Amino acid sequence: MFERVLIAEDHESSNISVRKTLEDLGIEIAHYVFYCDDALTWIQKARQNDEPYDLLITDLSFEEDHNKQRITGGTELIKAVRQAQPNLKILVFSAENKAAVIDALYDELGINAYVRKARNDAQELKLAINTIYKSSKYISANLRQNIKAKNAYEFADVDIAIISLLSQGIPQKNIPFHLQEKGISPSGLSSVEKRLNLMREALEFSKNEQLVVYCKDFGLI
Amino acid sequence: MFERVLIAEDHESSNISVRKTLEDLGIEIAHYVFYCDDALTWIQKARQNDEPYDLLITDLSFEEDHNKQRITGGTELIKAVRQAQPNLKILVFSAENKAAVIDALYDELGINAYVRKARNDAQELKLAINTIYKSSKYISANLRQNIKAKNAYEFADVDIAIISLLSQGIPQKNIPFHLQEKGISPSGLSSVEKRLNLMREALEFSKNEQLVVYCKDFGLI
DNA sequence: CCCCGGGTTACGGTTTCCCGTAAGAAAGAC
DNA sequence: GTCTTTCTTACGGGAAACCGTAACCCGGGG
Repeated sequence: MFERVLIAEDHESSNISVRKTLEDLGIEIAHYVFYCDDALTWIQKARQNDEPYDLLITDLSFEEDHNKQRITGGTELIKAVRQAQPNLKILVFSAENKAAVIDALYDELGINAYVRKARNDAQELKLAINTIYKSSKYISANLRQNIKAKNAYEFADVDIAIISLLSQGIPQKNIPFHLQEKGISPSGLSSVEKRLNLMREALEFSKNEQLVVYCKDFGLI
Repeated sequence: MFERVLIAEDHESSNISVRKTLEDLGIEIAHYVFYCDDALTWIQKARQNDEPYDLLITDLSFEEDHNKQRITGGTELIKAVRQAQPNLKILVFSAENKAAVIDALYDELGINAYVRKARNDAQELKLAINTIYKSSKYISANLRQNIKAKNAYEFADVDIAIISLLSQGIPQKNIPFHLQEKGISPSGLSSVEKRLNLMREALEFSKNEQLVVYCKDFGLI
């Protein structure tokens, strides 16, 4: 079993229960921090002392407070950790439920497990830890169904950009200009209209307002 | 101190840490349930046995699963409990951070305390429990600032209705019809335009898409 | 009774958006 | 090279939304 585990979690209550779960698993050395910067510091220090951690359990969203941080969120922390200690296994424990976000964690950051804070999360946490101790990856059964649900429409970068601009109050007719600034193509007004039309049709919407709330719900903007 | 406490919380991990917190406070009888229906049942049964609970700690959002419930969320649970046992003190422990929602809990449902799942939530939970044991109400210091922030614009019922209809894809010109159906006034097309204009101006927006995401963010729709 | 003021509604002109068609540009096949 | 095919852009008519103005309705006060 894992011998040295680090927990990065700002919610005191979650932090407590994760520690308790690790206790149940018989993991003796479980350090915990409430800030991302501390997490990275501890990992680096542990490596220097030849006692590196072999598992990081981290949340995604960390709340700002008076204690200003260089690393502001779990995603950034994971990127930094991957640099500092590439072999460290990473388990993300978060309430995030947006397929787009979780997919990106697996695909782009190569996390080993994602456990969502939900009904049986403590049990699932144990299962996930056991699983990634032996193999390299754990994918929650609960998640898969949700991932399928997103297949209503595959948003392209330009789609997200357009909707994002709309939600910021940019008039449709000015969007081509902003797209060019960002180097996104296509950028013609007709193309913008066409993409919007396409999205509305695919999702059976009639108004852009619906698109905006939809993307908001799925964390795409 | 409270003697008989019931915890309604579907997240296993949160449930664990709340139990641990109560333990720390020396509360011996702390039952816990994962479903709202169970919570109500236990409360009623305890009353019948002349051993009523004196504190309920509940979450707001309960996730659906195979186990279909009559009561689907914390808000509904609180309403039901207020019927069953009016003198029961209620502490809400949730991640919800929208001023509109939390205000409604205090004002309309008369909860005794709201503790947000956040950085020092376990400590705050202890403080809140101690406070409402002596007096009747605990209001988090962290929350007050947030409540002020909402004063950008006071949304009327008709405003919410209009934005809600927009977000459902109803064309603006058809909104008068839907408003009449719901018995909301004013319902004229000009009034709809005027209210939208007013809201946009107050919030310094230029497009309805912005209004929609704004209301989404604050839980108004 | 009339008058007044707030709120609501009706009506035009202008702008923006929507959508179909067609012209133009880029990438690949032969 | 030319010819497709596909993607992108331009254009124009029609619908919707925007916005200012003016008419309307409806209580309260004189």
